[in-house]
Amino acid sequence: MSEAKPKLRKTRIQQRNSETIIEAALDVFSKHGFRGATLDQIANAAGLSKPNLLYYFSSKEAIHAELLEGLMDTWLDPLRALDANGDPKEQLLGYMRRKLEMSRDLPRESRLFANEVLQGAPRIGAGLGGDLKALVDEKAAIIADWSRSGRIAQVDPYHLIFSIWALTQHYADFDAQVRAVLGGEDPFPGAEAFLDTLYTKLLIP
Amino acid sequence: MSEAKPKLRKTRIQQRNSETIIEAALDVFSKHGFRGATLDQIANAAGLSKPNLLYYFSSKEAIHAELLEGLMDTWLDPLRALDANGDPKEQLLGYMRRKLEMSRDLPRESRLFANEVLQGAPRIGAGLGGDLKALVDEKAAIIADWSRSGRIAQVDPYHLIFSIWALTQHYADFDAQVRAVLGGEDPFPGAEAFLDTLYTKLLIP
DNA sequence: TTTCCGTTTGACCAATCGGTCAAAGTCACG
DNA sequence: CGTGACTTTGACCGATTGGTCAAACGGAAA
Repeated sequence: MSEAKPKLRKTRIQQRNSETIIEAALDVFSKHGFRGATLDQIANAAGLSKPNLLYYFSSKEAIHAELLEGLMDTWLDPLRALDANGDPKEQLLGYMRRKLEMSRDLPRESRLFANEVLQGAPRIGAGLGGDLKALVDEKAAIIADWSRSGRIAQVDPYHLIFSIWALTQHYADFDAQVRAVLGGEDPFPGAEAFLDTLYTKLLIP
Repeated sequence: MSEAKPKLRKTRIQQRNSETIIEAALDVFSKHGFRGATLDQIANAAGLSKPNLLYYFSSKEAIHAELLEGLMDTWLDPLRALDANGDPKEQLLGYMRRKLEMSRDLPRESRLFANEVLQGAPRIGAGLGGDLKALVDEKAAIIADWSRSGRIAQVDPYHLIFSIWALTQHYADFDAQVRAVLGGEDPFPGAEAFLDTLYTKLLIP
């Protein structure tokens, strides 16, 4: 559970092709889910033959696993950046804004995680109960302190964090619905303004 | 696009088995997505043989289509109930609470829609741009009136509706993550309290 | 030029998938 | 009962899937 795999990519070709495959796999997995994606689709998107794919990754699951693992850090970075010593409202609004930017700039990554969690997180269940929970517990404690000292309003820190996840990722995961309702208009400017007022009002002590 | 199919279920056996199949399909589709679900799984869950399934529904897609169609109404009912003549804050908080109850009581239905929209709504795209958009437009106009007349704060009505969807459905769709973080504790009591204060504060003029 | 290691591929395989079909079973009703 | 319509199923099919393998290819160093 802790042993760091070497995973050394010896040659330059290996480095390049592995990256190409991961990039292609992100495209295909996020669009069709794990079960809906096929090795042929990924190979095709990567410009490689199927046996060549399997020269670099031992199986479909292996590609998916490395993809998720590599993304987990990127995904949690905004929360990690929440600073106990910063201004509470500024920190929380900043976190929300960074998450919203990620939904705009990395929608494939958001949908990949959404797919995985929707199905009950069968392939990253451990990661949720472990690293993620630990990080959320840590940051929730900070928020609880801010609440207790009266620097922000009384709020349940866990549900506050859930709300930021839900409200920001919604614009990536449910993009099809949002755009259908808005008639194709870019949702993000409006979303940022709305979320800004929402959290500003919520956090006023 | 308008013609109402009769879809008459003649005998009692047909009535019963069709319902059993739809119920089983809801279970399987919501758990694995369309592509991830197999006819054998659905047949097995329904206690029928695979050819027997296909005696009642012409194809896997047909089951999925009827399931979605039959659920669409249930899904939109809470929004339909939003009453222009009611008290604005009460109406909106009531809508939020009904949606949260649906996430608690009908999580499979929520995940079924989430799966579909996540993949770009390939099978109900028309329904989103049509009926859904029309309904949202209508209710958004009501909310905009409430804002304009100063009965609630100035808010973008579309993003307000999106936020209710996102915040409530999150507890069904991302259940695995929520429970992993909370350590198995029931999220719904805390969620309702949090959302109550959130929207109360947001809507104060 | 040879040699060797890393790379690429066409051909192939077993398993699984959605779906068909003819035959057998079952039910309601005259 | 008998009979005709409704229901159920085992056997099967073609297509797709994840994955294998031996053979061929490629480039850099000796």
